[in-house]
Parts: sequence; C-alpha cells; structure tokens
Amino acid sequence: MGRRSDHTSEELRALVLQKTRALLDQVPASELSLRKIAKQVGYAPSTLIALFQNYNSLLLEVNGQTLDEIYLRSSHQLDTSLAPDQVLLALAYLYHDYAMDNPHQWELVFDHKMPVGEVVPETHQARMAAHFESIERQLQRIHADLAAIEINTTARTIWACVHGITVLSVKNKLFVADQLNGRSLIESFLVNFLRSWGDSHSR
Amino acid sequence: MGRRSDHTSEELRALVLQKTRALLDQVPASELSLRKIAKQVGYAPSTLIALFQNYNSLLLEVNGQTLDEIYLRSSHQLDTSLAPDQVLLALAYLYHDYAMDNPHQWELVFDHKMPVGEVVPETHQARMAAHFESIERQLQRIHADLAAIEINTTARTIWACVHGITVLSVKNKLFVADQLNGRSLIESFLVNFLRSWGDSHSR
DNA sequence: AAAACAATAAAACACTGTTCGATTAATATA
DNA sequence: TATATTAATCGAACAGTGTTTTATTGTTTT
Repeated sequence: MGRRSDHTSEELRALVLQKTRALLDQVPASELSLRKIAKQVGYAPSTLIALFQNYNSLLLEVNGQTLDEIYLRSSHQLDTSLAPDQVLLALAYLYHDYAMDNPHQWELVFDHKMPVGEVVPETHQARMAAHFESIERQLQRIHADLAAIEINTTARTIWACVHGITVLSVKNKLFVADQLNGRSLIESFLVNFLRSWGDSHSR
Repeated sequence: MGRRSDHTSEELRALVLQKTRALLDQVPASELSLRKIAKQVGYAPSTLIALFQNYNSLLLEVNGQTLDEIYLRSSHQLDTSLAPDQVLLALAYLYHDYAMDNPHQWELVFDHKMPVGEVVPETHQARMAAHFESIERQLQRIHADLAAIEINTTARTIWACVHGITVLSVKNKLFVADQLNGRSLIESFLVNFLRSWGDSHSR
C-alpha cells in the first residue's frame, strides 16, 4: 500500500519488539514466527524484514531487551551493605526467578541459534561480560588479593551452575519433588560452594 | 515403487537411526531435516514417517541411543575401588567430554522440543532416573546415613551444575581463556562443592 | 494366473523465512 | 499547482520444512 507513515522507522521497530514480547507472554518461543509477529503488528512480513534485515536480527534485538531487563534487575541487588555471599545468592535467585516468571522470553535467549557461519553480535557479549563483572566484584570482596584468573574462573563456574539449575528448572527436568524447586538447589549449590571456596583460599 | 524389501522393517529403522547419527557427525542439529535423512537413506520422506509415525518420534529414538551410549560409558566409570568423589569427578568429565566430542548428537538431545501438548516418553525419564541413581549411590557412599531427600536434592544439584557447565562449554559461551576449558570449571565446582557438602553433614 | 495385500513413492498441503517487483503515499522539484 | 522523484509497504513467488493423501507396484496368497 505504499508509504503509510503511521509510524516512523524507530516507532515501528519499537512496536515490533513490544508486540513480539507480548506474544511471548502467551506462546512458547518455538511457536513464534515472523508471520505471526507481522500479523500482530499489522504489517506485512517483508516489511519487518526490510526493517530488521532478517528474522534472526529481529530475534536478537528482542533477546537484547530481555538481557537488559535481567541486568537492570540485577543492578538493584548490588547492595554493598550486604555480605558478598548474600549478594551472590540474591543475584542467582533473581536470575532463576526471572526465567521462571518469563519462561518464553528467557528460552528465546538461550535456545536461540545463530545461522551457521554467523556469530553473536558484540553487544550481546558485552552484556554477558557486564553480568560476569558483577559476580567478579562480589568475589573480590571475599578475597581482594586473589589473582584475576582465579576470580575469572570462579565467576564463570558460579554462573554456569546457576544457569544449569535454571535451565532444568524452567524445563521442569529436575525430576524432583514439587516442594524442592530450583531455588532450593541454587541455595544448596551456592552455600556449599562458597563455603569451601572461601575457606580454601584463606588458609 | 511399491514393495522393495531391500530391508525388513527393523533393518530399515536401524539404518535410518545410523544414517541420522552419521549425518550429525558432519551437520549441526539445527540443519537436520527429515528430507535430508531420507535422501541419505535412499527412501522417500513419507516412508520414514510411515515407519516412525512422525519426525519427532524419529528424533526421540536417535536421542535415546545417545543417552544409552552416555550411560553405557558412565557405567564403566562406576569403579567402587575409587573414592566416591573421584567417581563423581570421572562421571562429570565423561559427560562433559562426550558432549564436546559429539556436540551435534548431544545438542539434539538437549535442544529437542516436544510438540506443544506432548510430553517426553517414559523411556527417556527412566534413562534420566538411572543416571541420577548412579550419582546418588556415590553420595550415599560419602554419607550412608543421610535422608533420601537430601541425597536426592544433592544429586540433582550436582548434575544440573555439571550440565550447565557442559552446555556453555559446548556452545563456547563461557567467554573464558582458551587454557581454561569446561573441564577445569567442572573440577573447580565439584571439588569445592563436595568438600563443603561432605564436611557440613559429618559434624 | 488372478486377487489381495502391503511397502514405497509421488504429489499436494500448510507452514516457514526470504526475495523481488509492483504500488502508492509522501516529498521534492519545476 | 502540477509533475517527478523518492521511499515505504505490500503481495506474490520461491525454496525449504513436516505431514497427509493418493497412486503405484512388487510380493504374497489363493
């Protein structure tokens, strides 16, 4: 229908992202499609492609917003008046709870596959790095004198474990009694791990 | 072309599974398709559907074989002459190494999504349960007198963490120096966790 | 040899993301 | 103000996907 100019380019981008996320409140990530999004927004599929280059880039932007939201919430937990292990536990809970509350958005982030040959954009890696740094800062509060490489490794270990518990918790693959949810596994992991990690480096 | 009878029903099933796994040695799971498998086997796509009911069931059988192979290898590590924490470390390494050596087969298992409304078959859950029981037996060797629920939770915590590290290691999402691979994170996790877990329950 | 059966294939269908050409509204120019 | 240019948008076509339905044809039974 030619130029409609109901929205500017930027408005339309924002609208698409918003409608996509709204769609994910009702429909699992695996059921999402460019055509369904286009129908929700009221534009033709090819218009969205012209706007985002391709469907994959659209999904990457949705995922960027999700990561930003997780990071924004994380930043509210970085209360230095709390003990570092308490901050780490709060960060882990927040990560887990966000995934449980927004399972489809969260799955879209971590189930997303780049086309073969392409690599995730730097902005994504930067967001991940920021998240790691939050963890590393808490670890440094526990042991200020530790080598960077040790802090680096431990931060990744912690995050990978929390991520693993969250993955299986969201997908309900823990085969665990209902009363024992992902949260209790996270606590079990973090408390035990940090107790040993803290001790082993202080002697 | 009507009945060819190059293979019996069972032979053809086995051939399809074998060719699919061979295909996964070269092509990522996301690039797999019924039509590509059919072409490899030399039969029409609809023939494979007649044989397996649908594509999803075919994938489930491939994944069943993968899980069986992991479990078979695991069983070789259950050497009771080793200390339980050493057995657990060997199991974790094996899990991680299998995933790294057969990334596409492994991803097909854990990235696979059942159609909405359907649920994974009981055979799968049984295989998972067997894996958990191997871990639980080692934990019981550490603390024979512990409540079942505690053993249960800890086994799932450990497996979820190992799984999480493996996931990110396979997908190369650890953003860690090359020298520090998933194996070292697994060791860091397990050694620290078990040291604390063992201590806290023995006093 | 004829009839029944069943294994296989081929074609059509509904869905996917993408490309391309046509259309047309908004803008720039004369 | 009329015309030309530009650019936003759509619609149709394409190649891919899994699935269903129909047709074919080799094998077995009568």
